Formats: sequence, structure tokens, C-alpha cells
Amino acid sequence: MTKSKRTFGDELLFFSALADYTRLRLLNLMGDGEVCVCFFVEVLKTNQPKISRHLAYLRRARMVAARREGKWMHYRIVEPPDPHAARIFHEVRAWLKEDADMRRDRERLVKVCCAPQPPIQLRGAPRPASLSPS
Amino acid sequence: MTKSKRTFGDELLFFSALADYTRLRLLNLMGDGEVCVCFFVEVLKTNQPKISRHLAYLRRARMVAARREGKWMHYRIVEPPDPHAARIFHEVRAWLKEDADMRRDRERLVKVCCAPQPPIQLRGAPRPASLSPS
DNA sequence: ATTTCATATTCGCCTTTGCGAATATGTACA
DNA sequence: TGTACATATTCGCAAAGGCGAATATGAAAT
Repeated sequence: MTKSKRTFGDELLFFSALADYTRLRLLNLMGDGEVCVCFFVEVLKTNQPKISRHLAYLRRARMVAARREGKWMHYRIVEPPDPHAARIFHEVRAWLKEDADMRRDRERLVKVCCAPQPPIQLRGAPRPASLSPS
Repeated sequence: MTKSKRTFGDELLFFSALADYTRLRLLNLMGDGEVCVCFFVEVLKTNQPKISRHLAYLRRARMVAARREGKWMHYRIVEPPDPHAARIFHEVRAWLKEDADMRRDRERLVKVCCAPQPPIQLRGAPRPASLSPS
């Protein structure tokens, strides 16, 4: 996104945020509730700074918000205030839900969280909200 | 948009195409039917190669199609085949319709087309479909 | 206080993208 | 044929964006 009319700056930031595969994967994983950064790293099998940078981008675009819990950070999706943006955002997330690769990511999230022996890096990490015992 | 999984390549191209102010303005002007390139140049008050480059980008993203009429080229919006993309696309265009700057662009298009003495560059240029005498 | 662990930011490097300027293509008409 | 006009493409540059590596921050525990 280069410089552009002030009026549409937010909208351009919105679309730019959606124009990256890693960020779409992150949004997809947050689809059912907030998720801890450490799970993103585990599921996307990539390095942690990369995840953090993309989360920062999504935060700038006001698509996600963060909550701290001790040393852990949880990220969750935030509804855009603009009704048009909100409808588009919903549709994008519905699109993600249907994609095969995205579904695999969500399955990997469940598997990683609920495994009897989670990876060493994740012992004691707070579970995503959607997978917590209710 | 950098390189990314083949599967979501089209989707990323789709969002990237929307992440530019000039391209949104072009889509907006095509909202009511096909428009000749020369009118884009006139309404957006910018140089012609810039318009052509952005139209090429939109064509690559399969958001618009072109039709030749003599030396003139008309561009029109094309519905994305994917239903999710189609719904998002509709919503984006509805968004544009409400924006004040975008509305001004459309008014300028009408004014330029229907002026009793159109700018010299536009004498004899084919009118946009939506403004043709029916 | 120091260490440890989770996360965030910074730093080069490289690729992509947008731009104006120049040039190429393609059509119509003399 | 050649000329004129509309549009498309190419070129070189500057800015933006993504990456891995290194480093910084911030909370908890010893």
C-alpha cells in the first residue's frame, strides 16, 4: 500500500492485510476464539518473529486484538466497526473455513493442543479458548 | 503479494488488486457499465500509462475484461466465478458507492461525458454504456 | 538481582510494486 | 504506403513489504 487519499487509508490497509498467506492462516486459526502465539508458531511451523510481525500487521489493521496472560499473549479477531468492512470480513472468514489447507491448519491446532504429550515447547501453555474444557 | 501456496494464489491476487486506491477508483467508475480508457484518464486526471498498468493488474486478477472498439478499449467488471469472491466483490463495490470521494468521481464521469463541449481529447470518444441514449 | 521463558522489535537483504518517462503496438484513415 | 491517434508495455528508480538472524522487552521464578 503506497501513499493514498486519507479517506481510503483504512480500507487499503484492510485489503493489504488480507493479501498475505501467513496472515490469512493466522486469521483462520483465530476463527473459533483467541489463540496463544506459541500455538501459531507450532501449527504454522515457522519462526516466532515472523508470526509476531504478521500479528503486528493485523493489529495495525485493527483486525485482531491482543490480551496478555503472564508471559503469554493471546490474539483474537475483532469485528471492524464499519458495516461494509464487517460483512466483507465475515465473508473472508467463511471462505477460509471452506478451504482445504485452512481446514488442515485448524485440525493441526486441535491435535497440537489436545495431544497427550504436547511438544516440549508447549507444556503448560494456555489452551485456545475454543478448546478449553467448558 | 509475495510467493505463496499455489492454492491461495488467486485469492491473494484478488485482495492485492483491491489494495490500491487507483484500482478502487477504476472499479468504482465501472460500477454502472463498461467505460472507455480515455474517460478514466480524464476523470482521474492522471497519465494514461498509469491507468493502463492498473487496468492490466485488474485484468490479471480477472476482475475486469476488455473489449476493443476501433482504437478504443472499453473495460467492464467481471463477476468472480467463486461464490465467496463474488459476494466479497459485491460488498466492496457497494462500499465504494457510498464513499464520498468515489461518488465525486462518478459525478465527474457523468459531467465529462455529457458536457456540451467535452474536452478536446474526448471529441468523438465512445460514451460509457450507462450514459448512452437508450 | 539474575535467570528463564514468551513475545516483540530491529537490522540487512532481497523481491515486489508503483511511478513517470519513453517507447511499442494496433487501428483508422488519407 | 505513411500519419495520427488510443492504448499498452518497458525501463530505471524509489518506496514498501517479507524474510531470517540477532537483539530487545517484559513477566515470572529462583
